[in-house]
Amino acid sequence: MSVTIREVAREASVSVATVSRVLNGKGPVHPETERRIRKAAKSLRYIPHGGARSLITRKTSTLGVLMPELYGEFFSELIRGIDVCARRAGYHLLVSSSHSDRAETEEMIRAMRGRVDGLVVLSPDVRPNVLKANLPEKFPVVLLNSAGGRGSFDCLNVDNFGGATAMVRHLIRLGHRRIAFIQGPTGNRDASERLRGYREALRAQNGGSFAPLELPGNFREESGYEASRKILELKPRPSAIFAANDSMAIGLLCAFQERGVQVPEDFAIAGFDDIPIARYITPPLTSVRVPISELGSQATQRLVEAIAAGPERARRQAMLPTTLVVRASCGENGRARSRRLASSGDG
Amino acid sequence: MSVTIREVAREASVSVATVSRVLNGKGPVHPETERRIRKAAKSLRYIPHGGARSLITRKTSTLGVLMPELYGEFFSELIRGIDVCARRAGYHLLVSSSHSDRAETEEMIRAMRGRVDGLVVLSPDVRPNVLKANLPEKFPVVLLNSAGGRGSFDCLNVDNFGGATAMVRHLIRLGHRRIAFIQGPTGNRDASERLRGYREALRAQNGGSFAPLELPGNFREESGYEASRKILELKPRPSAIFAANDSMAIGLLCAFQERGVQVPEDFAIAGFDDIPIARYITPPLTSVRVPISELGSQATQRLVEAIAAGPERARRQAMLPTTLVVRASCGENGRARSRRLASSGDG
DNA sequence: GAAATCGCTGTAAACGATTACAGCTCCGGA
DNA sequence: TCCGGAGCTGTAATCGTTTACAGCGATTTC
Repeated sequence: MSVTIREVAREASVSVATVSRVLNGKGPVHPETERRIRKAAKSLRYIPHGGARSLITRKTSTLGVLMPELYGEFFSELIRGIDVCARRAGYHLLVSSSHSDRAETEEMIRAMRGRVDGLVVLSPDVRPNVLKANLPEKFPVVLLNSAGGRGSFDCLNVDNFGGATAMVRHLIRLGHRRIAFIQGPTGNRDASERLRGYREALRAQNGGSFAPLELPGNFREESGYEASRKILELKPRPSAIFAANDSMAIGLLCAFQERGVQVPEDFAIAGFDDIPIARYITPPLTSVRVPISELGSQATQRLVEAIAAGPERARRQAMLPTTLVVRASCGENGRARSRRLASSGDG
Repeated sequence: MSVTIREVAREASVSVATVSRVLNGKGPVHPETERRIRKAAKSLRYIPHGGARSLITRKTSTLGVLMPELYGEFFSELIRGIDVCARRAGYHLLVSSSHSDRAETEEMIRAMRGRVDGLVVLSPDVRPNVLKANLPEKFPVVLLNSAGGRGSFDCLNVDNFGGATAMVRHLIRLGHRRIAFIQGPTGNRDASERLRGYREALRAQNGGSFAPLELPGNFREESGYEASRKILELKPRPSAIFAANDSMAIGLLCAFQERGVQVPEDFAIAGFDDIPIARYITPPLTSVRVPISELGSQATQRLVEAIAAGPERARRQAMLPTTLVVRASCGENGRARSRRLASSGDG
């Protein structure tokens, strides 16, 4: 169907080796020969076959990205960070959002063999041993926010625990005593770390004097929206609600607005992630800033290094700090500080 | 480095052909032999090399996606639509956000040769002939919102013009007479079609009685934010502002809120795209709904069909309708209608 | 003047799979 | 006994590249 190096060689009356040499700029070639070859390549509209090339060079110039899904700003930001860094290093991106059942996920991972030079895996629920079982030995992988895998894989984590405790302490400082928490999906490590931070901070403050108020959620807007009903039924009511991520906080905010509940007057609301819209909604959302796109770039950076270093490289773990971002949704001095646009913009 | 089919064959004391037959379920193989081979494959943790396989089968099971960038909800939604459909059809996604200069874009397109079976291109600014020059003859491509390419490529467009005129007419119906427009980036076809719709609708109404009020923009939030200054300086002031996309409308809204300008009391604001957050901001944004994720899936669907149909397929053009979504940001009866959550959820 | 070097080019072996073809064994039917 | 076919398996070509190696004039070096 499409033109190969052989046809270019024939057209220019040389061997394929010489064509390859010219097109890759390797080895000495007579200028006149080179001219003939370039002309032939151009007139035939020759395009090298990447698959064939990578078979022999053992380089695909492609990085695999494995994610649970592609919905929402978090993933879009993350992918962007990965993309920027990958491109800078000369890599393409093979993206795969992983799937409901484990078999499908395994299939995805296996399908990457021979197509990518390394893998970035955001797998709060994909177990590292599933990875290990379905990848060639010593394959370069960087794990994002994953529970285990120490030793076998490079890991990059976000300080979810620290961020959550900081937020709860902030709310306590503002005078809140009954603080509810909307949880993330069970089994998700980010979610469980944030929950742990919430509990820990409450316990430290109260000496366990009253039970934490925990509501179920799944990181989607809808679940925040739905939580509103339960919250309004609670007796006594909490004065602050801390959602395990921004999407749920936004859903909750939306529900409150529809019912005429005032924020921050009736309830203080806080989220987690500081996704870009967080500062655009009304009231702007107090949140914990996670350097999402930086998380992506750093992981990619690490992966690129790991590929370059070869199989005997050392595995590394790192943790990215989170920062409290105070805006108007929790009242107090939030309003003043929220008066900036895109100030903490992300690289 | 990693185990090949040859090693499995040796381990099971058979030829590579038989191993291949077993693993692909083709041809008759003795049950006992099959058992031995499966055992060997498992114990060696054999994973087929996708690149090698696709070289001989001439199928990569991968679709290429070319985009101008990855920032913002529009692209995230679009990719999601593409991903859902691609996965259903058994394809992976090779994503490439295209680049500043044309040379880089060309390089990207060429690099896809031999790695993908087809291409989805969102290229309001990549010229179709650039594509033609850098792709094998008759390569399956679906163009999204692209100007030319009729005949050579399948095209899928969104009714930008119709959406923009509908919005302007809506504003006029609400009583607005001075309607400003924040433009998108020059050279972008979506942007220019929306501008054309704005002008056309104004002209139809006024018989050209006064000049349109057009402000520069680039589809980013910042440019909407910056437009606020110029708008407040206009004399006489417009009563409504129509931004060429939602991001800019949100930036503008944010700027107004900081300055204490009331929406919709002081200005009516409208956007375009109806990205998911549009309904969560305050006031909820009146917009033109573009079925973004559906745009992605339909393009992918078409691409998959085109690949199956082979090189002699017919090229097709299609246009997706847009719909006016009335919310509170333009006042009037918007408030009532905006009282729903995620009602027009996408796929 | 022979040997070594240099510049250029071609031959052929990889890379890791799939698959057409042929060969072998075994069985049943003529 | 011979033949045909079925069932199973192996040999080798193939996909489109890269690259080690060798070959071959022409030039330089001793």
